[in-house]
Amino acid sequence: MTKKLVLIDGHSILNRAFYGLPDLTNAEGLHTNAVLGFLNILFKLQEDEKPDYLVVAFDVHAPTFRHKIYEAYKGTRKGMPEELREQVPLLKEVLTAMGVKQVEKAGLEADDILGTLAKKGEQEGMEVSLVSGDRDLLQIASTHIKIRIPKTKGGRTEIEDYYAADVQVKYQVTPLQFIDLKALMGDTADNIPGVPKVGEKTATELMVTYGSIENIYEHIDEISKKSIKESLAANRELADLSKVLATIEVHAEFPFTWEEAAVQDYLTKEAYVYFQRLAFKNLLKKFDTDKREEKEAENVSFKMLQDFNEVEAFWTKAAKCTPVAFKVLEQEGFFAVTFSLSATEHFFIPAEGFVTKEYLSEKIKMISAQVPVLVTFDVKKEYAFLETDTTERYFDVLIAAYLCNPLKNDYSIEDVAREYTDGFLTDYKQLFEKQSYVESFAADQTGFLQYACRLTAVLWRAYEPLNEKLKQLEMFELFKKMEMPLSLVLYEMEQEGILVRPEELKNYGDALTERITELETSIYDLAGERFNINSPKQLGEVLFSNMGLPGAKKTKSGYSTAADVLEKLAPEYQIVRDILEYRGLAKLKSTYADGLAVFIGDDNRIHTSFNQTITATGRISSTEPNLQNIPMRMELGRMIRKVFVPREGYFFMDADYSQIELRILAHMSGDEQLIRAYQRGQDIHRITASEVFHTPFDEVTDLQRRNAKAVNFGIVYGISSFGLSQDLSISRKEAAAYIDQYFATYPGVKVFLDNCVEQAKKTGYSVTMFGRKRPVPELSSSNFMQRSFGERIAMNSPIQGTAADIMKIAMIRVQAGLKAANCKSRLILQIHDELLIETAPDEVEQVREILSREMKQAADLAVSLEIDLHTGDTWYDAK
DNA sequence: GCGATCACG
DNA sequence: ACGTACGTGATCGCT
Repeated sequence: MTKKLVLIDGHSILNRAFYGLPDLTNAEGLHTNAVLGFLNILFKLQEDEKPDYLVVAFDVHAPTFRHKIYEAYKGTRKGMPEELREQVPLLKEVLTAMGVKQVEKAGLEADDILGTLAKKGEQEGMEVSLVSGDRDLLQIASTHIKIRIPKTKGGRTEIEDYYAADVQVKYQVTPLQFIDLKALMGDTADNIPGVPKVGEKTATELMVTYGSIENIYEHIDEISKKSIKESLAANRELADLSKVLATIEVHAEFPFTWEEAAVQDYLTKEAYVYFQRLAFKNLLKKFDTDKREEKEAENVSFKMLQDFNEVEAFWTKAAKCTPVAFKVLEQEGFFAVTFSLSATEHFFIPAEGFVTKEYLSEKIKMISAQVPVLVTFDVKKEYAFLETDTTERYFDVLIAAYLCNPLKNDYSIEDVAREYTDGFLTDYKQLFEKQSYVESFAADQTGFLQYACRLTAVLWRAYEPLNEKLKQLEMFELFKKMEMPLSLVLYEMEQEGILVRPEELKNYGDALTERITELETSIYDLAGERFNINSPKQLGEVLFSNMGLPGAKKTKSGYSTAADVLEKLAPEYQIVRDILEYRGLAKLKSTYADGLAVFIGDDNRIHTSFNQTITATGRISSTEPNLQNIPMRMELGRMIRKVFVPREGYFFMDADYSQIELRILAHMSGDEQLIRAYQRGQDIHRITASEVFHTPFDEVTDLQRRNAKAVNFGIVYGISSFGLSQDLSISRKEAAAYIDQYFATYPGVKVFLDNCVEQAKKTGYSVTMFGRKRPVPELSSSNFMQRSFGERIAMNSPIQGTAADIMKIAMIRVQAGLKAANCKSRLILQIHDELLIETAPDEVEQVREILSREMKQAADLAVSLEIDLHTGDTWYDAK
C-alpha cells in the first residue's frame, strides 16, 4: 500500500498559529497561543491524512549556504516578537515529549530539509503532503507532492492544496518556473536591495512568454516597455542571485531514517505533563485514563486501614515520623483521612465501623500536636481537625507554592505535583468524572484509595523542594512568621462570621425594587420601546442607534454604555439620568440585597471566605460573598452597612490605616521632604498641594488639593500622564506638568520609582519591604503597552504589597493581643487597610488599646503609622 | 466561559 | 505611534 508522508514547516506554521490565535498565557506567564495552534494543526493533519511518517523541520539560527553566497542575507526570523520567539524552544520541547520527529541542521533552512524529504519520499513511491505558510515551497509541488497552505479566514483555518497542476492553474507557470516568477518579483529575497521589481502581472506575462529568467534575458530586446527593460538590464546579476537563493535544495544531506519519522502515538506521558503545564484543556481530553499513571517508586505502598487495632497502631508509628503529610477527604456521607509518612508509605483511613469520624478527629488533633512537621494543602480547611495553639509545626504547600508564584491563582495539588515533584497526578474528575466520593469509593475502592494516597504523597514529596525554594527566594521568614500564622487568623474570622439583620436587608431590597420599577417604566416610555436595560448591547443600540444620541464610543462588541460615557449625556437627557439611576439600583439589588441574602446562615451570620493565595501583590481577597466591596462611597449604597450588626449587647469597632500606601512610599523612598510632610501631622494632600504648587498651606484651594490628591494616587498606581489626565479631565500636557512638579518637590520618590522598575527589569520581580516577591514578566514584552503595564506594576506592587504585609502583621498581633487579654471581642473583617472588631461592651477601651497599639506598631517606618478609629452599633455607624 | 459593568481598597 | 491608571469579585447577557 502507498505510504503517506506529512512534512511540516515548523517556524512557518508556528508563525501562522501565533498571529491566528489570541494571546494566551499559562500560569507561569509563558505565552502558549502559537504552540497550541501548532498542535491543533498537527492533530488535525494526523486525523485527516493518517500519515505513516511525519516530520517537522526547523530553520537553525545559524548561517546557511545562502549566507555564503550572499553575505547580507538575513534569513527569515528578523523582527520576531518576543512572545513568539519564546515559544520556539517550547514547541520543540513539546514535540520531543510527544515523540514527533524533528529535523534541523546548521547550514540548511527548513525549506531545504522539506524539499529533500519530499523528493525522497516521492522517489520511494509515497504520497507527500508538505504543510507550510510559505508559497516558495510551491516549486516542490508535483503529482505526488501536495503543498498545503493553511489560511485563517474569519477565525477558522482553511487549507489550500496545490499539486503541480494547481500551481499551473493559479499562477500560469510550472512549479519550477515559480522560482523564476518569484525571483522576478523580488519576493523571495526582499533582503536584497536593488533586485528588479516587476509586478506580478508583468512577471507572469514574461514567464508565460519566455519560460525562464535566462530566456527572458536572451530576448530582452523584444521587451517593449522601456522602464521594465532598463530595470531588468541593470540587474541581471541580482536576478540570477535571487533565483539561486530562492531555489530550494532537494539534495540536502542530513542524518535521517524513515523509522525515526514513523508516526506513533503522540499522546505520551511526557506530552501529558506538558499539556497540563501549558493548560491545553482540549488537548488533555485526547488522553485515555490508562495513559496517565503517576511515576512513582516501585516499592510504594498504599494501605487502607480499617481494622481498629491497626488504626491504633498507626498513630504510634505516625507520631514518630517527620514530615507527615495529611489530608481530610470529606463530603456528605463520606469521611476519610490520608497520611504519608515517607516517600513510599501512604495510608488511607476511612471512617467506618468503630473508626468513627469523631474518633478520627480526636486522633488527628493529637497527632497534629506531636508531629514536628505536618504538611498540608490549604491548611485553613483543615484547622477544624488540628490543634490550633500555634501554627509553627504546620507547612501549607498551597501557601508556599503561592508565595513562590503569586501570579497563578488556582493552585491544585495536581499543579504542585507537576511543578515540585518528578511525577504528576491525574485529577479526580478525569478518574471518577462526576461521581461523589461515596460513589467512587464504592465503585473502585482500590482506585479511590490510590487517588487519595497520591494526594498526600505529592504533598510529602513537595515539602522539601518548596522549603528549599522559599529559603532560596528569601521568603521563608515571610512564610513562617506571617503567612502561616495569618492562615489561622483568617480561619477564626471565617468561623466567627458577621451578624446581619435579614428583615432589614429584605426591606432594603423591596425599597429598591419599587424605585427600579418606576425607572423601568420611565425608560421604556422615553425610549418608545421595551428592551433589556441590563443588556449593554441592547441599551447601546437603543440610545445611540435608535434614538441617535451623540458621543457614541465603541467597545469590542458594540457601543460603550459605561458610566463615564453616560454621565456626559446625563445633563441633556432624562433617559440617560434614569438609566444611570436604574443601573445603580439594579447593582445594589442584585449584588447586595439579593446577593448577600443567600449567604445568611442559620446563625444569622455571613461567613465569607478569605482567600490568602489569590492576589499578585499579597493582599487577601474575600469571596462567597465578597465582604470587601460593600458599598461605601454613595449614601444609598452605604446604607446596606446598617444591616451588618454586632451580636446583642456588643459594639463594632472599626480601625483603618490613614494613607498607609503613601506613608510606605515615604518610608521606602526615604524622600526627606515627603517624610517631613508626614511629620507635620496635617492633611497630607493639602501639604502636597502646598509644596507642589508653591502655595502657603492655608491658601491651598480645593482644586489644588484635589489635584494633589489625584497625583498622590497616581504615584502609588505607577504614574502616567495619560492616566492622571483621564482622572482629572485635563490635558496630558498639564498632567505631565503636575507630575514633573511633584517629582521636583519629592526627588527621592522619583529615584525610588525608577529604581523599582530598574530592579524589576534586572531580577524579573518586584519586592516588598518584607521580602514578598512578584514576578513581572510584562517588563520583557516587546509590546509597548504590555511593557508600560509592567513598569506600573513594578512601581505599584512594592507599595501595595508592603501595605498588605503590614496589615497581615497587624492582624496577627491584634488577634494575639485579644487572646492574651482573654477578650470575648473578635476580629471579624479585614478590608485591606481596615479591621472590624465585634467588641464586648466591657472591653471597648481594651480593644481600642490593642487595635491602636498593634496596628501602629506593626511596622517601624520613617513616618508614623496612624489609624482612624470609630465605634458604632452597625457597620454604617462605625465608619 | 467571557466581556462589560460596577462595587470596594 | 502605540492606548492606561494598581489590586480584587459578583452579576448580567450572550455565545
